[in-house]
Amino acid sequence: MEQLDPTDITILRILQSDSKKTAKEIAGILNLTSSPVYERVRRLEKQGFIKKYVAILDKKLIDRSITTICQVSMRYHNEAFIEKFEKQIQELAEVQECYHMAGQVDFILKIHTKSLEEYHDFIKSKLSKIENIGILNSTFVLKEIKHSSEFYI
Amino acid sequence: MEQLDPTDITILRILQSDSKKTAKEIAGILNLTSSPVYERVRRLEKQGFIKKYVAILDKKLIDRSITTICQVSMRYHNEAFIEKFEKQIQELAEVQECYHMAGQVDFILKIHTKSLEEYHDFIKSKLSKIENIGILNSTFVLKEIKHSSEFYI
DNA sequence: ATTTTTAAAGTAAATTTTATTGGTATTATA
DNA sequence: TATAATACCAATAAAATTTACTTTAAAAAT
Repeated sequence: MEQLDPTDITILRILQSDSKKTAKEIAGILNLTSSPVYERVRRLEKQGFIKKYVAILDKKLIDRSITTICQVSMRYHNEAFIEKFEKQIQELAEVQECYHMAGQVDFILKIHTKSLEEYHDFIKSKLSKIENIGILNSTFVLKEIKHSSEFYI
Repeated sequence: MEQLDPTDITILRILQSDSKKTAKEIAGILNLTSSPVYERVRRLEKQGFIKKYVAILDKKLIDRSITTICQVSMRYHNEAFIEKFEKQIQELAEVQECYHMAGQVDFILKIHTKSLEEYHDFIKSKLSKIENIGILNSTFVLKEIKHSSEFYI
C-alpha cells in the first residue's frame, strides 16, 4: 500500500470536510502553489484514496425526517438466503446503510422516511416481504448527536 | 418550505451521487443550457437543500478497516448527564455517527478504527471514561451490504 | 382576445479554476 | 561525483464558473 505523507493527509482532511475548496485555496493553507496540490489530488483519486465526491442534502428540507435503525435476524443462516437478502436490501431506496454484523443480530439497517406512517408501509410492504426474516426490531432516532462522513486520519 | 420541481429533484439526485458533474453535463441530461442549471444549484445551496460537498475516502486504504456499532445506555437519565455525554461524544474523533434513540438503548454509535486493538483502547481509555454509562454493547461489522449518503428523493 | 407581468431559459463575455507542460532545486542512489 | 528520481514552481491553454443582459413562454389582468 502506498504511503501518505503529511501533505497528502492535510489535503484529504480538507476535502473530506469541503470538496469545493480549490487547489489554490488548499495550496494557501499548505504554503505551496496550486500545481503540486492539483497533482496530489489527482494522484489520490487515481490511487483510490478518494472514492467519490458527493453533495450532502438536508434531510429535513427534503422531507426525510424520520431516521430508523432496524435490526434484523434471519430465521435460517444458509448462504443462499443471506445472499438473496443482501441483494434485495440493495434494491430498497429507503435503506441508506446495511451491515452484516457479528453477534446476536444479523443485520443493522439505517432507513430514512418522510414519516412514521411511511416507515410502517415500508416494513409492511417491502422489508417483511423478504423471505426468511426471523426477528425485526426498529428503533427511532430522537436526535442526531453527531453525523459525518469523515474519517479521522 | 420552498417546493422543488422535477428539474430541482433531478439536479439533487445527480449531485448526491457525483458532485463533480459540471453544470454543462447536468444541462445535457436535462436538455437545458448550463446557466439555468448553475442558477438552480446556487439556489439549492442558498436555500439549504445542499448542505455541503465532501470527498468520500476509502476506509481500507486509509487504514480504518474496523467498523463497530456500539450501543450505550445511561445509568441515570438527567438532562445534565445526557447533555454532557453528547458533548463529550462530539469530541471523539473515532465516532463518526451518534444518535439518541427511542427504546431500550439510549445511544447508537458508529465507530471507525484501524484494528480491534485500537477499538479496545478507544473503549478503555475514552468511551468508558465518560461518566454515567450503564450498559455498553459493541458489535462489529462483518460486511458492508450497502453504504451511501444519498437520500431517496 | 390582447396586454402586462413574471419566471425561467438562453446568449455571451469576464473571471476563475482546472489541467498541462517545461524547467529547477533537492534528495537519494549508483 | 554523476545520475536519477521526486517534488515543487511558473507559465499557459483549455474548460468551467460566474455575471449581466436578452429572449421566450406561461400566467394574470385588462
